[in-house]
Amino acid sequence: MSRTKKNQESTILDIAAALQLSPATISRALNNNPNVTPATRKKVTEMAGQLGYRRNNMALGLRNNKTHTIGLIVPRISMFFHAEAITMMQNALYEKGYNLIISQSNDSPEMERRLVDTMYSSRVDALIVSCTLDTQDFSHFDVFADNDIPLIFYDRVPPAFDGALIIRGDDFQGGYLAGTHLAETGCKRIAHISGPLTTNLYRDRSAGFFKALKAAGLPVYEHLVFYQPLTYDNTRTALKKMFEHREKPDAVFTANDTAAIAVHEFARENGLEIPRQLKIVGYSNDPRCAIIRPAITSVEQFPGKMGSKVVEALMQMLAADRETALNEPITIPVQLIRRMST
Amino acid sequence: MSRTKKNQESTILDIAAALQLSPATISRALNNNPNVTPATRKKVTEMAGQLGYRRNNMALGLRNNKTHTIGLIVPRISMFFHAEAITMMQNALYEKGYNLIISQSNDSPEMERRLVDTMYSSRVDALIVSCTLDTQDFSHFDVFADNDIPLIFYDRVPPAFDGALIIRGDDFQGGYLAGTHLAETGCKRIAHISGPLTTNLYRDRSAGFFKALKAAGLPVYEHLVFYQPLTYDNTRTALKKMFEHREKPDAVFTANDTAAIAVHEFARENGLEIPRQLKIVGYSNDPRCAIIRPAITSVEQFPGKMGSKVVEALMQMLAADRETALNEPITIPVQLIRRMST
DNA sequence: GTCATTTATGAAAACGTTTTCATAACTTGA
DNA sequence: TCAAGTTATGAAAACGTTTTCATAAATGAC
Repeated sequence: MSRTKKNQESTILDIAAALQLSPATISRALNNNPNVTPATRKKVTEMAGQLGYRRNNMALGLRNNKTHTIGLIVPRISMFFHAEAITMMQNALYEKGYNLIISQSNDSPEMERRLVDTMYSSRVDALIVSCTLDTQDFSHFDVFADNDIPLIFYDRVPPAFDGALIIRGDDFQGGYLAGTHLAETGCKRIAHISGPLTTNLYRDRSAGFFKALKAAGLPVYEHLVFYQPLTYDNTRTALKKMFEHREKPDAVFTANDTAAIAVHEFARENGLEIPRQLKIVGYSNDPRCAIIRPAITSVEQFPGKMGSKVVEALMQMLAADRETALNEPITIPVQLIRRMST
Repeated sequence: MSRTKKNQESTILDIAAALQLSPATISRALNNNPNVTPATRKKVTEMAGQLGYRRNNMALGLRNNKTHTIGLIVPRISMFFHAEAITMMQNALYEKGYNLIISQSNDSPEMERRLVDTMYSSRVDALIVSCTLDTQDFSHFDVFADNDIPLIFYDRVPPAFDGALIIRGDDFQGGYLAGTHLAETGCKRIAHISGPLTTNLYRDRSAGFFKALKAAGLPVYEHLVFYQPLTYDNTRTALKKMFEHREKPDAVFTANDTAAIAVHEFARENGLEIPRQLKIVGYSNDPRCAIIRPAITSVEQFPGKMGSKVVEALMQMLAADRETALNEPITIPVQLIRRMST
């Protein structure tokens, strides 16, 4: 591990001094500016290499008012959906020469607010956001719209936001597919465990589901519908209540996969045979659904596709002059993945 | 969504002009410098709010040669271990006033090299890295050590690196625990599916495992040991080979959980009863291990703990003057989580 | 060989902060 | 009231680039 200690990070001025040239020429040479002699360019790049020169992005950003950095705020990167989407975005952005600053709100609106401020101070060239489940007030994002900095919401989005682009999965359709599928397999009393209706996701999934039930001529049983944070424990409690009731469900549609897995375990523990006695449909197509036995039917959201769509739209926004674009919301189709649980 | 368009991002000079004060005073007021009159401070903060002022971090970074940004390079954020560790780091760093730039090498050494360069250009205050499986040459990290920028490797680390801190799980002990445990449950022919030996992780896990076998007086069967990328498909192929052999294994220790799950599925498909006919131990304690039935025994690495340790060490490095510190490697203990598969 | 044109280079300003040094304005103690 | 300290403010330089404008050098046309 032999290394030569260089105590100074070298700058464009060092190269200029070493070569008896002006910093302007060095800058031009390094940026492939056409009117600089090939000979000089060669000398410059060689000296740059020799001095271990690397451009200082801070100075560049200050000068050009561009950071080539995109901010991203998600509730949690460990969620399968987000991990996939982020990976796709990051790779695509990197190829375009952009860095991504990822941060997590941990589903806390307060944290989200702070992060938005930090992102603005860092002068990101654009901001991509998937909101907190509880974000009701979206005014902290105004600073981006006000300053014409591209802003994209995806997945968990505000109902509408002037000056931002909205990209989301077709949650209504997802709920509808789930409901229709369960109805077609002959279920009569279909329970529904949804998340809090403060977010678009669950509102739409539920709406689609109910529409499917109605279309199939099935009733909605009040005691079989829950709106609550979709944790493992919450789901267990809900199930316990349901099964204490006289009219027990013969199927459950949960608005995420963690809940679906909770249902699965509950069924196993209580000797309910899946799918004969209880059918299950989850949402998101988390890999865990495919591993558990019997495997769980779920709604695929194509996170990677959503990620590429976000980047694609973003590139357009960055290229376009302010007046164009900021188009209509974009919706990504979903697909029901049938497995053994139904 | 009513907003007032401000076409100019306001600076400290705007505040100064509006208040008939010098930029120096504004800066002081905003930074809680003690010698500025409370009255002035009040006026300044009020005006700042009114003008929607937010400090420009680029300018700050250029001036102070500090970005308050930490770089992170991991193979893949979707891996459970990394997602957990990152979350912990990010939260801890944020509280200390640092931003985190996360990026993924996708296990490509070439990409890793490019990312290191980008991170350097972005003048991160420190770099945290978990290497590629195939990173053999670590010279691209020299630029950090050369310029005395704190550098921390964790999990997948170089054998040694002058000028960097190394934090890793106790992989040797993990392998040892797995081997001992299987020996104690009475297994005689224990197979081992490991990853490529290019990385410390698998070298150490395997070494620990073999040591345990030796201690228990068990032989190592050549035909039951595999070193290969630990994908689902590779594992299936390896198993097929093993079970075509006359002396079939009665247990498998895989060096990650994806492989363990592949073994699990193979067993089920081939009518091998777990744990009676085949016992399984995985590595990482991925949540999937707990969901599958029978649940898989695995080695817990405490990713969160490793994350906090990284940040803790980093803070020390950032505070210390160059001469102190850059201490000995740190090892995080592991723990065998026993489940139904053994 | 001269003049006009192109081409390569340099000087200097700008981006938005912070900080050193200097100075003006206040206190305080006799 | 005055000298001696404090305290609050300002002026200017610095961080490392890029870019406009100017100019020197080189080329080409006659």
